[in-house]
Amino acid sequence: MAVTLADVAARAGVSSATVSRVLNGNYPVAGSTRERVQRAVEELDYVVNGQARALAAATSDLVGVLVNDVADPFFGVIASALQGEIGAGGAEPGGGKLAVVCNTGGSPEAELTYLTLLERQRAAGVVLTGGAVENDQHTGAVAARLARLAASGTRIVLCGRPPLSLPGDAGSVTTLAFDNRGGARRLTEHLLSLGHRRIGCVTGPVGRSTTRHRLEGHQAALAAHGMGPGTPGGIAAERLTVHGGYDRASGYDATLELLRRDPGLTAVVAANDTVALGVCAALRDRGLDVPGDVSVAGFDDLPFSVDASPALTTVRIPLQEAGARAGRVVMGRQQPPPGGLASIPTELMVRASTAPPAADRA
Amino acid sequence: MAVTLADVAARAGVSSATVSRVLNGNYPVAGSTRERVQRAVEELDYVVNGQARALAAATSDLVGVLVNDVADPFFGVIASALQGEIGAGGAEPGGGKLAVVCNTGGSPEAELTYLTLLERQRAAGVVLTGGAVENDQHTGAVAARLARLAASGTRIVLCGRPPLSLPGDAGSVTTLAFDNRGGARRLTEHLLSLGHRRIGCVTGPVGRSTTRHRLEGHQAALAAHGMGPGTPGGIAAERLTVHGGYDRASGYDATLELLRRDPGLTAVVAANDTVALGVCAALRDRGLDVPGDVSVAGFDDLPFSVDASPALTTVRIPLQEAGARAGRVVMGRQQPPPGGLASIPTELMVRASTAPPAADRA
DNA sequence: CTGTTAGCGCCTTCAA
DNA sequence: TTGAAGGCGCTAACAG
Repeated sequence: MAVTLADVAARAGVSSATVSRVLNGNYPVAGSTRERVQRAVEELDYVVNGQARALAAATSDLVGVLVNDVADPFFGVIASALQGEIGAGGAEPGGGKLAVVCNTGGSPEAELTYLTLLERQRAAGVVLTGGAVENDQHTGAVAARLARLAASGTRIVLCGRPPLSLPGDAGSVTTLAFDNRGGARRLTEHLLSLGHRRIGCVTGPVGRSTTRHRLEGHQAALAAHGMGPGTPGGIAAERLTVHGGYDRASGYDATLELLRRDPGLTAVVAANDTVALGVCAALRDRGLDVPGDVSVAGFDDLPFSVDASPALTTVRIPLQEAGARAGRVVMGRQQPPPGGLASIPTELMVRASTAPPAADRA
Repeated sequence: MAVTLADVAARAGVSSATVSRVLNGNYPVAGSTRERVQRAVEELDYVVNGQARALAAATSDLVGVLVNDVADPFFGVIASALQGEIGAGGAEPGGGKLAVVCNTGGSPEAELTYLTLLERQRAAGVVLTGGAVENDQHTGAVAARLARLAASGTRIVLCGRPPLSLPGDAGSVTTLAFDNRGGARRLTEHLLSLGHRRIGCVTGPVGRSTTRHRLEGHQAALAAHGMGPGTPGGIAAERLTVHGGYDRASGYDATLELLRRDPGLTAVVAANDTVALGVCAALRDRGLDVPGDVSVAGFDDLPFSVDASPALTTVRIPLQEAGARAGRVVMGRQQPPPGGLASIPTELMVRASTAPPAADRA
């Protein structure tokens, strides 16, 4: 079997308590004793049993990170930055915490299942990333679970999620919300100011907070230009909105559908950059030039977007910074924002994929 | 404090042993008793303490995944697929295992540190992904740690790593190696067969197995065309090789350097697709057309590569399949390949970024 | 400064 | 089929 504290203690001729104290360095120990213990540790290649330690000390070395899918750069970047902050890199005493990455695929059930699993592990913290499913029952279930976690000392951070009010006013939850609405609005305003009026919108999955916020921003910009709901232009705008997933194929398919509804549209805003690539591909396959015939804009400013050609106009979300901050907060190494809520600003990045509309094609 | 087994037992009017048996379902329990216990569990919202269970049963719910960086799609895709296999999605009894994702950043020290941390947690399995640092001392240190882990029952899988012989013939290690050499060779052969002779090579960091294998494949193709080391063409080829990181900036900078060394080169093979995007950007900034003036090829076939424009010629590695397989093997749900070693084939994907060379420019 | 003594919460023989 | 009891490996008072 594995070497235990007792083995080390025996070899060093001290009690196991002393070994524990040397290992944790949280209690005075004589220099000579310390050395003897350290030698014994090395000779025996001793490695503490984290589970036993966790049980005895009621601590945990784990931080859970819920993401839709780590393969999606949006979440990959957040997870990476977060892991960098909590991990062994930082000079954390004891080597930092381990990141448990959980792919929920956007499924409410998976989300709850993973929260239970993390509760089992008595995780030191949990970070929920990305938009939330907007369903009262599910929201309530998540809130209840988070409240229990928070009550038991687990730090909770919502990163890119709307704030959540926990029942029973349990321990605090920190929310780092992205300004999706503002970003989407500025993006559509950019297109409007270029002269576009027939703007297709390939938005995200229905029933999700991110989708709603970005769509609201888009519609707010339209409304400000007299193209709000109820107006003739507004009706057109609604006809030019298609929901889809966050993958390339969605963008491709949605674009074909949009072109069917209005062959003369001059711009498309996509749910995110990945979708925007699909939009561009579909337009190209239809013989349309970007941005000559149709302007295209994405969202998120994922790493590859600047290298697309044409380089993608998009809305930058500082994912890396947000992930790092979430990591620091969940480690208790940085003060939560006042009120537990911070709005992360987004920034319009105008690049080559948007331009003034050409003369009408249809 | 949290609800414990004893609380549930008291409420159900049974012993804690019985509750344990109901929970684990690995021992006969009378139907009525079982029901009473389950009711108590629900009423009390009981959640087992994973650490206590792990300590008592000498098991673990964790699987470690070492990656360079999850934000890099190469690793993100592997990690995602792996997590999907081991996670709560599968109908694993007990809800599957949790994936602990560790960003090593390619640092040998970080690698060892994380292996120690995972040993502390008595991880059920460890998957090491991506190339290895080729340094005898470090290789030995890793092998020693893995041997100890394997000896204590931890399943080890190397995914995209060269095989490793463990000292003391400890428990088996499964290796899923990518055929980087063959892929690189076929890629360069493709360029040669198009007529290219002045081929720049932006390869990966020095001292890493992946870099070496891809470079060997490249050089083997050249040698087969009489451009091996020692020949005049061979000398040119060596001058046209630049090492860099796996990021876009490396590709950009390396390309400027290559153009300085040979303004007339007609093709560039990049260390991977991300680097290839940087190469394309540099060429464009120099006023060169891809593939009109210079052909460019990547490696890995990352998700965005097909959407680059021009679409990237590259070598496909089935990362998702490999990650999923690694997950199944590390869970003991799939037989390891015979001999513990499988070579994952790679596939040349010819797309639009490569074409025959134009007439000489310089 | 160091040893002794209790548990942490659960699983698992051994008896009944 | 169930209960009682011991121990997994470590930490944290409490003495000394």
